Amino acid sequence: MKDTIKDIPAITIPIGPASNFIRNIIDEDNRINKWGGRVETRFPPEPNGYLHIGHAKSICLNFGLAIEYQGICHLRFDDTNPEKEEKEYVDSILDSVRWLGFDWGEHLHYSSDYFEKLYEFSEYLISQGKAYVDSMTNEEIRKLRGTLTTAGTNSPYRERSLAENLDLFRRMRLGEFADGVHVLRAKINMASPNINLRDPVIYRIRRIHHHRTGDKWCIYPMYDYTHCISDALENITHSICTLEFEDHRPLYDWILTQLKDIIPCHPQQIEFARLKLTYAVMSKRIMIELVEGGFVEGWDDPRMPTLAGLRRRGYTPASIRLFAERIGVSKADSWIDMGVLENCLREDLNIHAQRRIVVLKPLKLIIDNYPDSYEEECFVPNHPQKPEWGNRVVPFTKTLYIERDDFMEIPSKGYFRLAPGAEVRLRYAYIVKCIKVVKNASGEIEEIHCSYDPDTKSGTTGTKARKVKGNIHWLSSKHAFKGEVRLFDRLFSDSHPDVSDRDYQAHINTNSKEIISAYIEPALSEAQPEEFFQFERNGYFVADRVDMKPDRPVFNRTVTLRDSWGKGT
RNA sequence: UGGGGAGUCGCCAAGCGGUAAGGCACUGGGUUCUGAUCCCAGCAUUCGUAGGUUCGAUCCCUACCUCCCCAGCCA
Repeated sequence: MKDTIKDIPAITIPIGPASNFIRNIIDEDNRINKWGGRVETRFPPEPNGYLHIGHAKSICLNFGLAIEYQGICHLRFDDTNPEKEEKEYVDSILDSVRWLGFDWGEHLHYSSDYFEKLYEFSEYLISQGKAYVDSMTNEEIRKLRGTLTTAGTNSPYRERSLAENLDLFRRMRLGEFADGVHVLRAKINMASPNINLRDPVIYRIRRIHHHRTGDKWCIYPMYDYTHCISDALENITHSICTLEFEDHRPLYDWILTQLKDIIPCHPQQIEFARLKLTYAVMSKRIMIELVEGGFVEGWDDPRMPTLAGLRRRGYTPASIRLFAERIGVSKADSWIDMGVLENCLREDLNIHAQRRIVVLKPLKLIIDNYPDSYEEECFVPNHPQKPEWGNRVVPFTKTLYIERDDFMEIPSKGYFRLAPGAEVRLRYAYIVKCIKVVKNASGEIEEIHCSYDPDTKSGTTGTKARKVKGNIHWLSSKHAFKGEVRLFDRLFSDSHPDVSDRDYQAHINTNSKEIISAYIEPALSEAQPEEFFQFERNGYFVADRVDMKPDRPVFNRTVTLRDSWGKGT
């Protein structure tokens, strides 16, 4: 029942997926035969960091649409800024996309694959009088750009001759100029109310080693120039990106319009609202600070919203895909409650996780009227709704461990677990009654004593004769193994740790990780890394994919069970 | 004060002139040897506000309000 990377179930598109504005656009395009029925999307990460749950929304959208419309989705690394990009990141991104369950087939691309063409197209633009070499400094360019409310001013270099522009640009490529001395700019309109159209820089000189092209280039194209051309070269039909690129769309279209005689394809850019999740941060800057500041133990810390972190936490690819489908796609800025993600997880895990018994915070329970050295077998189903998954045997003896939370000396109203004089069923075994509480010198409860009713064993005819409401889990003290369990909780205690001027560090949940030594069923020590279980009445847990070892079992709490009484978090 | 977007139930989100889908959450009931799961039922006379057009408006028009994004040789 494991859901490892080698055992990824086929991606299924829910029957009658909710309509959204992007599906509507595609349906309309298909209706008017705009692309001949073709749907080709792409997921274009910059390899400068780890993927997070926000990227997952985009991945599921782009790959999901391709699957739904029997199209193709490319994975393209937007690697035009060697200053920040590294191969380590491309590897982790490849791994995460694959883990999520998507297959780019032959369609793995890099913007850097197009550097030569991109260069040729710029010479073409120059020859058409649509681009020029500017020799102002960074600061001068910024000053002449104007402001949000005032127009920009033309650069004194804007009217250079074609020949001079071409010569300068070729020499830029040859490395004749120092970094920053010249840039290539598109010649559009310095007075445009859209700042992106005020002669945007499309090439800069940067002597930096590129993770794929090495030192072949000392000039690198900018995003706006590169992205639309890469899309067009790959015959993308629908170029889906986030809202902040909305006012870059006129530039996207301008560039492809200038190039229409040499690149016939002109994809449609469509923008959607990026994911914002409560109790989480999606900012790369903050994630770096969390890692480097030691607030978490790395990019794959189970509390991180990175896909690597979610994976280690125990999130399944299917749960993340379900989440992406459930939250929908629109252009409205919105916050998704963390609870939605957690419930998608529970939904998937409830169906797929085998049940096991683990006592997290033990309290000794002794059955006074049970024979001293007697042992008997209890048959425990691996899944309550799936008898076909079979049962396993759990030994029962006189001395057990139960959950400390399952006993209250002075029960609060509505509490129906164990208390002095109260009766409760030891799940899959007998009904017991608490007859004595033993405390140590400092008044802490050390053990409790019960009597059991021999006629009530689960599975026997006598079991039906009596009903008790309380039902608690247990483990034989003689047979239980010890295991490390890491109880994770949300990283932030505030629902919006990262809004505008807030100090996210003030909202870090200092109790987001608790490491305990728990009693586990013996078989659990043989769990495989990434194998997940429901620990009955406690939650879903996964064997840590890094630290789990047969002689040192380590489990991460993925998420608690829903609890309408208030035991969980 | 320029430009680009968005405002439909607690949270998402359909709807595209014909009288408010769905999901999640929540509430009530049932099942249950997990206070889990599952099942069943309930849950916007109302669509940011104010006008207007129309037999009829969440959908069209006008004005206003609120929120988000944009002045990297980042993506």
